[in-house]
Amino acid sequence: MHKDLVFKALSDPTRRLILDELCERKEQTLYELTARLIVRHEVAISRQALAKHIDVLEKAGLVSSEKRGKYRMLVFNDEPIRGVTDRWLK
Amino acid sequence: MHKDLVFKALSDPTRRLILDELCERKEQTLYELTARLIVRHEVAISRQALAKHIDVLEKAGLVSSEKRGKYRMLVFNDEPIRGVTDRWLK
DNA sequence: TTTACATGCAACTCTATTGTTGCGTATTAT
DNA sequence: ATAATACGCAACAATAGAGTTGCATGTAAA
Repeated sequence: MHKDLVFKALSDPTRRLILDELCERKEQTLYELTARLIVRHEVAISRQALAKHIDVLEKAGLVSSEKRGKYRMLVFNDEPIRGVTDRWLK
Repeated sequence: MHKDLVFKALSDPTRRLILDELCERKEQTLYELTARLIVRHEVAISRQALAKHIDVLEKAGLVSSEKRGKYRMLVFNDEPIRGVTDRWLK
């Protein structure tokens, strides 16, 4: 909702990679995502660090998560970034 | 050119205000801009701090500056933000 | 030539951000 | 029940970011 949080969320390259990955495969667990980022995108990062990034993305409304058993399912939502740059384009 | 720099540039609320202002009045001096931000947008900030923000925006390609006498003219350029979010939108 | 003005540069402080490690907890499999 | 799995939480370290102050420089007006 708050554009402030959206721009903040997009400012980190790792978070943008997370969005790329979640955009491609709509639904993933945190563990799955961590593995994919490491293997496919060569991101050397811990699960805890990723969890923090997810929190940032979630607060910005770009990712929503749902607990299913021991898994945390992550879902991408593009709504907050639709038209964020419109104010500077005519 | 580098999207990294563009996202970084957009992550700060003061810099977004600068873009708003420069988008409205295409060409301004640094001094003019500082005055406008303080008066119209109630931004309490020093000229030096603003100059740093301009540097960031310039490196991202969002602002170009030209020295005219003792003035530094600032010009807004929307090209770098055109379609930056397209990768996540279908 | 002074003087004022607009800007540039560098050092410093303060805070936020990113990442790590270590441990705890709930769920699932054996 | 026990062990493995997926995740949450908290403390800490390292770095980057934003802002300030002080001084230097080049240009324009007096």
